Amino acid sequence: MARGRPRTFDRDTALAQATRLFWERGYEATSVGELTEAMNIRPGSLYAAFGDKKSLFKEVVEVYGRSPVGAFIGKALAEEPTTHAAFTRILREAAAAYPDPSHPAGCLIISAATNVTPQDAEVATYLRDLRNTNLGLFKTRLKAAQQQGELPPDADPNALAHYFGAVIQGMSQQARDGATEPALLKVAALALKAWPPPAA
Amino acid sequence: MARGRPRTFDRDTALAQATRLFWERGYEATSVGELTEAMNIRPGSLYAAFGDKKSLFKEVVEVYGRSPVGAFIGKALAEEPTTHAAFTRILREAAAAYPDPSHPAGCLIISAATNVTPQDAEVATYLRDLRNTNLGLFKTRLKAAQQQGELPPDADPNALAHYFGAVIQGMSQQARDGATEPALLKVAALALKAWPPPAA
DNA sequence: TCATCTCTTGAGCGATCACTCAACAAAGAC
DNA sequence: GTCTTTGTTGAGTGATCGCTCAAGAGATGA
Repeated sequence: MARGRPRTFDRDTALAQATRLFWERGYEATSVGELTEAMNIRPGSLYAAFGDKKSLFKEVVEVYGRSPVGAFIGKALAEEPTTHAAFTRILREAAAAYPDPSHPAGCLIISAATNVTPQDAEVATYLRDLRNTNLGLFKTRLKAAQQQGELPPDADPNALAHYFGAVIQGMSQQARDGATEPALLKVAALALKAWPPPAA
Repeated sequence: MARGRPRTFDRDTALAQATRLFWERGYEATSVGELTEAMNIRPGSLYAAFGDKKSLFKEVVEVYGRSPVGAFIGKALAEEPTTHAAFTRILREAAAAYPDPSHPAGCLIISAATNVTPQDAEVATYLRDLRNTNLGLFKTRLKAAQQQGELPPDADPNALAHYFGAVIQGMSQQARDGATEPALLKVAALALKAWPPPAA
């Protein structure tokens, strides 16, 4: 049974507001004062419900990772039968999701902790590890594709993983710089031309 | 003739120290206190010599733009006879310059003002405009290449400009995430496979 | 010598930062 | 009703932020 005074705000709604702010401005450029205002709660409630600013941010990242724009890469890798289809879908969905005006532009994990003071280096490392984990997923999938014959023997799975990772990160930044979905779709189409042709 | 008490520190050396800090951490994550310590001057001297923090940063960006890692793109576009050679050189030099351990990783213009509070939005806009100006240079050069027959009629100069811009920005971020020159050279080689083949 | 000009220095300005806490409020347990 | 538990509130903590300024120092010009 729920003891004590019940919470007067919706935790998920408040988290969504925090996500929006962190996504737009990044970790350090978002102050606790702005957070409490956007979440419509007082500092004490924020710290009681979420711990400190770092804990709130990490929870935001977890929620973001389960949202459509945060989960489309893992979803495509899991659902597409061929690796080529997976990367085609990933690039096209990135082109649609990153400039979507219904939320801040680009990817939170890519852009929310680029500029941090030494005392918040942990937050930057946290997101960097997530990005490098993603590169690892790419590499694993591409290696498997090579073993199964979808990629020719002279292809370089590690290089392809870095390449697609770079293109995706570049698309995120271009979306934040104002690039539109049609422009990013053309980037995606060009990027796919680097896919290794089947062995002759 | 120089009137008044002469400056006791070397302005260019101090600027170089400021550049290093801004490059490493970004605009807002670098405090004036850290700047004065790194430049080995007191706040009054900084403000007398450089104006305020924003003016110092803009001067840092100008100096950076004349340094090797800040100028290699314009240099390649100006010096290479063919557009293909220019972009080949740009990507290879980016792969060498961005992870170079003799300075902070990546490109200052790409990564120094990703996360800013609204009161420093002007700084973010300043760098964004520089990035979009660069995209414009790419587009102009690629359009000229098409008119001169180096690119086939069905090529899309605007799309190619966005594509190479995205790859370069992605390479900068990957360098900041720890990617090495060999890895980035492979990214560069893959990226060039998107270059339009001559009309059959 | 002395006035003038510029730079340096160190103290310190108001504002904002992340965060805390005592007092109070609203629920269930008994 | 009373106790216990948890959440809310608003004032306020010390630290740091970008920045300023009066006082002193080092140079030139007259």
